This record gives sequence, structure tokens and C-alpha cells, in this order.
Amino acid sequence: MPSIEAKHRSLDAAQACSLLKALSDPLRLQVLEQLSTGERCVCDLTSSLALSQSRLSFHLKVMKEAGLLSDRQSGRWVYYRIRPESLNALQGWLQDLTHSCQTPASSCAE
Amino acid sequence: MPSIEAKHRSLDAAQACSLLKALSDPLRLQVLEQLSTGERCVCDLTSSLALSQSRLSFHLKVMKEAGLLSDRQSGRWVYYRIRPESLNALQGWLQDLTHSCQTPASSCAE
DNA sequence: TGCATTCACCAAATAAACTTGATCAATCAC
DNA sequence: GTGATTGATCAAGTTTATTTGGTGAATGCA
Repeated sequence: MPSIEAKHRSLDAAQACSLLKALSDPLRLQVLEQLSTGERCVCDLTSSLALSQSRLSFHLKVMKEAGLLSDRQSGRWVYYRIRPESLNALQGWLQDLTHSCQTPASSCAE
Repeated sequence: MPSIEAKHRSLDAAQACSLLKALSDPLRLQVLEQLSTGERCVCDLTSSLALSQSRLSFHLKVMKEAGLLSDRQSGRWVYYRIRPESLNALQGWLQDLTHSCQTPASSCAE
């Protein structure tokens, strides 16, 4: 049954790479942790992480542009939240990689 | 049953971060793809990816130091391979994050 | 032994990412 | 309106990451 190729590899390498890059920073991981329990407004994050506003804004932008976060404005406040789809997609990508790397593939000859 | 906390969060943020950083480069993802079907020697990778030797060596080192790859020497050749444990660990970390972010947590009051 | 091959490493140059300290538009309370 | 607050953006400076070209150790073939 060789027809089960490319079952759900929804992300290509470039997409995975930009998500990984957006995740590969300690500060951004802190932000993510804050957001893991729900959306937060920027000023909330700024004070709870003790960052300069522009610094946080920069990192939020990086994560948003990678598709990791989404935002919504409400009055003067902007609320950011994690986009679970992106995490799911990356997880799937990682799963595929892990799987193919743990499968001895075709160790028949040689 | 609230006792299932921290079930398998083997990685802390710093460890996850260094794995993510090691993964967040298009060239390194190419290398990983090559290695996903099994170990390869450096010269093999060099020619199949058409890179300068020192450039490849640099990236292999980054990935090895992050714990993503391991290597072994055999005569003149050095073979690199993926360490599946690291991928598994990262996957677990991502899973936890995804899960906690998809759980509405305690949306009881405000 | 002499020589070619493999690969790690180093220093210098370059590129990319991040931080800082503004400024500005939008929103809202007085 | 006036002024305060929120948050995006920008330019300049700084730091970190990557590439390049060269050197050298180790291996093994002739």
C-alpha cells in the first residue's frame, strides 16, 4: 500500500522554518507562556514581563507575521492570542519528521 | 483527578529554545531532511547539498551542540544522524503548549 | 614515507536579528 | 478641545549569526 504518501504534511519546510524561527527566542517563549492561558492585551504583557513597549511590540510582530499569534483591537487595547492551528501544524510537521527518522526506511539492501 | 500535572514536560523553556533555534534555519532543515532516512557522512551531505565544507560543518556543529544530532567517526568519515529523542522531547513540549493553549483554563470568572 | 581525502576549526568579513529611544496616530476621559 | 494612555513604527546603534577562505590534524592508500 504505497499510496499513503504525504498524508498530512500540511507545512512545507519554509513555513515550518518561519514558525520555528518565531519560536526560537527566550523572550518570545515567555510571551507564549503568558498567552497560553488566554489572550492578553499588550500593556498587560508589558508590565507583567517588565519590557519596554517597543521591544515587546517588535516580538509580537515577529510572532504575528509568522502566523503564531493573532490580535484584535478593542478600544485602546490590543489583545494578542495564540493561534492553536499554527502550533498544531508545527506539531504535525515535527511528528512526520520524527516518524520518518525513527523508521528504518528501506534498510533492505546495502 | 488533578494529579496529572507536569506529566511529561521533560524540556524546560531554555532547552526547547535551543532545539528550536537549531531547527530554525532553512539549510539546517535541508540537512535534517537528508538525515531523516538515516545517517550520512559529511562528504555525502556536502555534495548532495552543494555546500562548502566549512559551511556545512558549522551547521552540523550547531545542531549537534543543541542535541539534535549525534555523530560517529569511521575511518576518515564522520557520520551524522538525527537523535530521535530530541525530536520526541520537542514534540512533547509543543504538545503541552498546544494543549494548555486550547484548554480554556479557568474561564469561570472574568 | 609521500600524498590525497575527510573534516574540524579559526579569524575576518558580512548579514541578520534585536534593542533603544524617539515620534505618531488612535482612543477615550475630563 | 486638552491631555493622558495605548501601541505601532522608525532610525541608529548593538549584538548575534552566518559565510568565506585558509590551516591543520587524522586517516588510509600507493
